[in-house]
Amino acid sequence: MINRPLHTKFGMMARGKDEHVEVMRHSAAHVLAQAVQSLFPGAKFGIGPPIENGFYYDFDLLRPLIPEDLPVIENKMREIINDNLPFIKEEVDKDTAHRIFAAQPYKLELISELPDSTVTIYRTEGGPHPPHPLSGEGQLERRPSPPPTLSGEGRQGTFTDLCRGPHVASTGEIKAFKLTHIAGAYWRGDENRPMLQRIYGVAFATQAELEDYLSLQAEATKRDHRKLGKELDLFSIHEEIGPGLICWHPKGALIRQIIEDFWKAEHAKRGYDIVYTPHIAKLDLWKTSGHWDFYRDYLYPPMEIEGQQYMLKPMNCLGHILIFKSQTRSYRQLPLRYAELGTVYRYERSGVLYGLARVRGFTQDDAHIFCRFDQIEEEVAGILKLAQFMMNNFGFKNYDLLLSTRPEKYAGTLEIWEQATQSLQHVLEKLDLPYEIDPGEGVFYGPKIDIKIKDALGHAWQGPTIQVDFNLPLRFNVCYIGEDGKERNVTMIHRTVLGSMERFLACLIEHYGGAFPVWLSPVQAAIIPIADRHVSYAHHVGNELARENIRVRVDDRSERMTLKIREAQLEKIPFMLIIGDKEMASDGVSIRLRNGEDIGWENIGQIKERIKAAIEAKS
RNA sequence: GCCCGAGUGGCGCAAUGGUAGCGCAACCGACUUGUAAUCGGUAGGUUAGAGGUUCGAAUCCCCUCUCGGGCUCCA
Repeated sequence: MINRPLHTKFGMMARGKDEHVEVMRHSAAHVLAQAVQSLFPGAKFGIGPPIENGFYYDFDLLRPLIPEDLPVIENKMREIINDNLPFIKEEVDKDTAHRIFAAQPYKLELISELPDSTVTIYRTEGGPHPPHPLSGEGQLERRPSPPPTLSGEGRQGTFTDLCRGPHVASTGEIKAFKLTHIAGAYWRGDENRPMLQRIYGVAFATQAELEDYLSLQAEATKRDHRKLGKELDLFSIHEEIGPGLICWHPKGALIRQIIEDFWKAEHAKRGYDIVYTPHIAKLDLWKTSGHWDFYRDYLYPPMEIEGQQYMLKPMNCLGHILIFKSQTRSYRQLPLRYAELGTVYRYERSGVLYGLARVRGFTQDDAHIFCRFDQIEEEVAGILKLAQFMMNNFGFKNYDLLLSTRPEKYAGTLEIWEQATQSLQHVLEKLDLPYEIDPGEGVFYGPKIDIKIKDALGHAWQGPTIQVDFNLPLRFNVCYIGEDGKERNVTMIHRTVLGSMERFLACLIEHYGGAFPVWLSPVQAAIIPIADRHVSYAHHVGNELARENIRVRVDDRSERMTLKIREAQLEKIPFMLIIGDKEMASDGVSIRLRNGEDIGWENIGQIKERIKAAIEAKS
């Protein structure tokens, strides 16, 4: 019952420690709201906090925002910034606040919920113009695009916002910012409440930092696995098949297969047994497990076969449990570790699907460990080491560990939760792994450790997860015979060390920007004869390399060498071996790397060794 | 699921109510080439699907599907 890995698309960058920047971002949100007030009279205001790299503000407007609005709002913000309006803090009692924000239902709601008898408000006051507090009523007509506003001195009105602060001294301190996008967002994050329009912006202390950030975003766009998946011909998703369902093309399938082979071999070395279990099972099984009651919304509806209800499996654990239960087990056999690259299907709401990273059918690199309670620590330690081994081999240097503790709704006794949580904590400390505690985020059946992988651009992806389970062994009466001859419930550990093949590939594609290390590259060497007379020697070299299990492609088309190089380059093939008269005469090749580097001539033995060494190094 | 936006040959794009075009790819032919695109030709689209408005719809309206940006969710 592995926790569906969480997807965080633009995850944590190094958390900005600079508090001043945080304050400035918050003030930028305030200025954004002031700009919107002046351009959209009658706007209702939600909240506008600073966030990673920037800020946002939520508005309730009479018409939907369009992308063309952003530059206009941005210009207005620049005016306000140029006017260098001071931020004035005031403390008022709640009655006064209610009066000030009489036309602002969202603000009123916030005020009512504040515990203190007084609240703080911030004003930016500008120029000789009459104030427009938020209480002003106004009309907002629908128009294709707001009229451009020209900057002028002292034109701003007063903007007052409910806010704890702090703010910068005056709007002029807001330096480098840019509005980035518009989105819908539920008021207070509650899907039953109105949807507001959110404007996002980024802001930094200097223009240079802003530009760095924007170029990093541009780089991220280039590395987007959905884009690279198409460009590199790795996978596709078809309207005709259905959303969230993946077709792996030969090259993507090859990468996946290499990873799976590696995975299987490493598991075998560590005492795991590989198993296979069916993709459908009788509905009663899922009723016994509790899935039918707890997660019905995520399951595909049952199908009827010969009067029996069957269901597509949303996880692999039940098959593994039945394999375990197929014999009476002794404590001497424990731990038993069943591993399966198990494909599961879960209904995900349409709006949440995302490339390979959030799909409806996916293959977990799953395993279930059946052990005694006192074996948890050792097993978890083994899993953590395996997970680290995997991360290292795939080039991930940074990851965060999260220990999730008991949620409000839980199965099992407090005592057993306490012990299990302590075991996990103890292992993390013994292995000297830094971790954070995620209070109450455990699964109902037990505590867990999640690993969030950071790719080359710092985006965090939910990867491996380790979950202790006290629930299923009870529901299915999964037991072993102890030393004393008595039956005891096993402890189950659900775990993945990659997450799912789909999401892991998404993460890998973005991590490497599509330039996979040699061991994973679908084509490791492109052999490029210059003219047709070099083709037969090129095939000879190709055969030599293929004999060493190097994945090679001889580009024997009657095309120009530069075209072949260009195409190999776009395919991100690590080695390009150029063959002309010189190479043919000297029984060698000239080597070009995908970074453009020209290695020059090598003989066939040397190039074999070079490529084999790169494969071996997994680099 | 919700808000907003988008869907045009395999891919990337153009055409804002009046004959659906361009580049790449594909196919055919010529060129035989030294480190990121040789030249010429041919073929390919009932404009996501269904309905409506109109003399006339890629274009305007309605519904459905899919995708994108977010929100919510993610055992």
